[in-house]
Amino acid sequence: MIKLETLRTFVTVAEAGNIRDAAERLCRTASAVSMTLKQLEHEVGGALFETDRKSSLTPLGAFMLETGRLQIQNYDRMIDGIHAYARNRIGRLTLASVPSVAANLVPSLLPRFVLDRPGVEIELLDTDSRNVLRSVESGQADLGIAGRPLSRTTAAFEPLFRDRFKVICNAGCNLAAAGKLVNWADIESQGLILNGASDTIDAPGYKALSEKASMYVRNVTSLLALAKSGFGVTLLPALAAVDLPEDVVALDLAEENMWRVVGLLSRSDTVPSPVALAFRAFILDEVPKLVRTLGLEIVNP
Amino acid sequence: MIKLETLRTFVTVAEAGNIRDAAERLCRTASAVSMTLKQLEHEVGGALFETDRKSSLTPLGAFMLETGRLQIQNYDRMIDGIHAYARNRIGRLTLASVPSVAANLVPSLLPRFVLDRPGVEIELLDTDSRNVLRSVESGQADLGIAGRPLSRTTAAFEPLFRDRFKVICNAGCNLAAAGKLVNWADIESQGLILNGASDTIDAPGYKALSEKASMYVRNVTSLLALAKSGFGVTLLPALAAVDLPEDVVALDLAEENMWRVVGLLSRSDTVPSPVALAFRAFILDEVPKLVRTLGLEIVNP
DNA sequence: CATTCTCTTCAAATTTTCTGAAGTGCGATT
DNA sequence: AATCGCACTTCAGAAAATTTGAAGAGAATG
Repeated sequence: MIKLETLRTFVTVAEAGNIRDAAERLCRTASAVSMTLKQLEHEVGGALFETDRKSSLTPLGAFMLETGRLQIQNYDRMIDGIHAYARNRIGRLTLASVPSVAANLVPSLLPRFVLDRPGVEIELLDTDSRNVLRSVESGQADLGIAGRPLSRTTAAFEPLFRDRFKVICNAGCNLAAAGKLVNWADIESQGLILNGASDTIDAPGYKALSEKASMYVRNVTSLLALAKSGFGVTLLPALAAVDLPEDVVALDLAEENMWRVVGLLSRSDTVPSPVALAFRAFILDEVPKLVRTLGLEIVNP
Repeated sequence: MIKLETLRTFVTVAEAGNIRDAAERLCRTASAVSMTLKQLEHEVGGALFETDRKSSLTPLGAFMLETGRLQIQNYDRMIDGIHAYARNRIGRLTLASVPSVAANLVPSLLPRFVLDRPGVEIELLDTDSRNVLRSVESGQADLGIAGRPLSRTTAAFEPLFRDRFKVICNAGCNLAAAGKLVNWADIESQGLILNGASDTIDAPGYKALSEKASMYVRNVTSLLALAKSGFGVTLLPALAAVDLPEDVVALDLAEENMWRVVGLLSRSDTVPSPVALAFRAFILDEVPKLVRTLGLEIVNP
């Protein structure tokens, strides 16, 4: 069997035009190169050079140089590719994230990650926590950023930060005018609109309230429009309430410990791709820093 | 440096799904395969299989399988190509031949040579001896079939057979009517037309005659038409005179030893391509046989 | 014609790869 | 929960392969 390294030796000699220079390039002695060549000629069953001065090729040698050079280029490219992939310099990453994080944190993180990884492609899916979890479990997404799953799951959850829930309501409503902390009774009086983010709340007072709610709105824009119209109030994490439209305000809750814990979701039963692994490390490192710099009511768990 | 054989081992294991079967296919022990894999993982810097049961791949492993398999296929195809070339199963051969041989001998030889060499392409150039020699010397043709060169040349000449010269003339001319052997004076009386084949004649009587000739016709068809018209007579080897048009006859010469020695021309300063080498051997073997079976005045030299 | 250069050859040394035996550990069996 | 079987790993020694350095042969150069 003709080895690739043998071929590489031959190509180097053919290109150098003599054994001495080729040997130097290959970091071998001339005798090693000579023997390799001899064996190669024996294996193919024909001379590769016209004379034992390796300056001119036989037709067989020319044919071998042509095809062999191509093959070696090809091979080296492939090995580079494998290394690049292994060192997460190339590859594809699908990240599922809840909209608040996708809109407010991810944009300032991604560019830095992609900057020195020109070969990495990233797809960003933004949906609510439930779908983020589903995407990660099914393997559709490599990683997810979402609230802590309520049910048992095969996915691993690594907390990143916690985000206090706010009451979102029309600027002209009673609660806003009163200027005090909002309690469950206040909310009940206004009517509660459920949303994707409030799914993860398991405070008993809220649970009771949510049973009576008749409205579930997934899209944040629609949700805010509804609140603005005075149809009711809703609970959103502070991070999801940074860009409120005019006449919509975020009020503080009387209830303590109304947090959404946001974290990284990943499959625990599968070895992640190198890019996913690198991105996970990146996120775990950068998000707390970023969260600290933002002036929001965001506190590390 | 990752070796191709290492990659081959990995691909075999990935395809077999376990080391034991892969080891068998590779004619190695399981331990050898295990060690190779371990080293490969060390070299790429990541796990290739999910667990140490080699049934499921990591993303890196899957990537490597995909690209590696392709690479190996490619490599094996190339090696096959080199062997095929070396064993003259593929390649290109340009053969230059004088028209008489190209028309009367080559057609019955080529098919047999090409039959079990589906990858071989052959180009046939037919011109006069002088041009055949020039083609071979310049490397335009790999081999030539022509009369023995008169001048010193870098090409090697290997005689194949000899072919007696005949006098070609109008069926109604004096010489044909006389029914006797033709001598130089007879030819002089009719007028001599020179041609590509008669170039190689160096008999003194003919030399003197050719000095006086005013006509040189390269194309055989034109030559015969000219002879038919009664313009003059010409000398052609018997093999070139097998399909004479009506009213043109071939007469015997009085002069003995009027032979054209036809042989194989090849460059002596260059290593021939494997196909050329094979074709040379084929020709040297087959032409004498073929010549013997033909009832013409063709005698081995 | 001597000199210089390159390539080849050879045996010894080194490196790499392989083997067989003895574990290790996971998953199935009971 | 303990045991068993199977697949893989580890290890040291053996075998194979490659490499080296020295010596020598054959061409080119001046």
